[in-house]
Amino acid sequence: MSDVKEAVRKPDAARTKADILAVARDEFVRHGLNGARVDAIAEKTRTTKRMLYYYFGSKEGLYSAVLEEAYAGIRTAESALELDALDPETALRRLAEFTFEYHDANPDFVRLVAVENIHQAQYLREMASIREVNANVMPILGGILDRGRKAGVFLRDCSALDVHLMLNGLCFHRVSNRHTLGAIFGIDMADPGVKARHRDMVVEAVVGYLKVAG
Amino acid sequence: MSDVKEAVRKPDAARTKADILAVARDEFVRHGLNGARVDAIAEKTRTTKRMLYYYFGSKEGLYSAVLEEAYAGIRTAESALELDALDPETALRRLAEFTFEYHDANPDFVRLVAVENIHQAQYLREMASIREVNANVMPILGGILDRGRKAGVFLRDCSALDVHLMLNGLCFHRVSNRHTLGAIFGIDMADPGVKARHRDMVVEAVVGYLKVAG
DNA sequence: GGCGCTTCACTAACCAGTTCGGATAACGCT
DNA sequence: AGCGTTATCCGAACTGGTTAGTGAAGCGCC
Repeated sequence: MSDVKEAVRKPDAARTKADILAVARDEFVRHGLNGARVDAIAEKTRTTKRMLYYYFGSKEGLYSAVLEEAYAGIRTAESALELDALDPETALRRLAEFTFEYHDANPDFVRLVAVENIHQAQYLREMASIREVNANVMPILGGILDRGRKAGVFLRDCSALDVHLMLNGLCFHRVSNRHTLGAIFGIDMADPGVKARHRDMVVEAVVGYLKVAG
Repeated sequence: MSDVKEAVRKPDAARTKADILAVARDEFVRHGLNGARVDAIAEKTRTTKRMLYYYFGSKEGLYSAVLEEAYAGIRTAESALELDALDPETALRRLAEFTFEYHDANPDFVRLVAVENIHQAQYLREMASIREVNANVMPILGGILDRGRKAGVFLRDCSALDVHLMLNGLCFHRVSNRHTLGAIFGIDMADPGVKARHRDMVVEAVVGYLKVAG
């Protein structure tokens, strides 16, 4: 657990852990929790299966670590946004654009969340650190909405959580469901034109929704 | 394959099949494709594992049958809507409400689609019948949009497919991700108040998006 | 010497799919 | 109509490959 000490002693430990995590993420993303094979993960690592158990205890422990890291990634990126200095509408646009781009650029994260939902979020619930994801974004969005309402820009009466859900729903779905949507409608979400169109649609839908009264 | 003949011979065959499908759907929904246990399915059925293989060939064959049935369900419900007689805005509202309610009332369907996406839609792609889902909804929505634009009600220039994606994204996400969202934000999507609020939000967002120029 | 780290061979459980056995109803033939 | 044949339907025990997880010994740095 003491990363600093281990890093001083030997960088191998931290690097081995990171290596295992990266490979494991790929495997869990590809096959889900049950479909993922511990042996397959171990093979692609520069170490052995025993090490995997040494560091993470079990397949589920490894999965939890991967999930935690994935959530930490989006939390970190969101925190770096600094939207308070912007006027409310621009801030909301930025947040919407960021959310869209993050989901589009990180299908692995989307996949892991989808996998976790298959398992009724039972591993996420055990992770205390996850509440911080909440503690970070919601007040930021809440602040933007408050400022917008006071300035008369946002006329819609709507909670920050609901706006967050709307935005995430739009951004998440086109990534999480891109395979079935591709199979049924023949649409390719990776196409730059499609992506740009959707980005615009998502931003306009969210901003437009808030700007009118309800 | 000759259902009629079998039904005449013995109604048990059709009933056994339906029984297996229902139990299998539950198991696949709960545990995903890889997590589902054929023995567990067989146990909950009034027949045995052998029959399961007799009728569906393999675990994957059974899964495909379950998936096909699930898609057939929403296709049938959509077809019964008869939106052509309504004015464009009302028709769109009805479609949005229906989509919301269907997803909310059928989390099993949502779950199966999520599972199928974990598997990159590889089973869906094999199913020829699935294209009909497309052939049904898209022209209906396209017609509504055309009529609305001609009537000057819808000022937004946007493809029927994109509107469909927007609507489905909003409806799908709150069901597919309800567990992680519940764990992180403590929100309960099943709560009637929350549901009504979201229903209204989804309808207003979609209709509102189309009514303004872009 | 002790502690963190690494290796490899091992196992106990699990699980998709099968084998074989038997029943019943429809069908073809004389 | 009667009789054998065949296709369809059902049940229980079995199997062979797979897979998560482990035991125990060795290495190298403080």
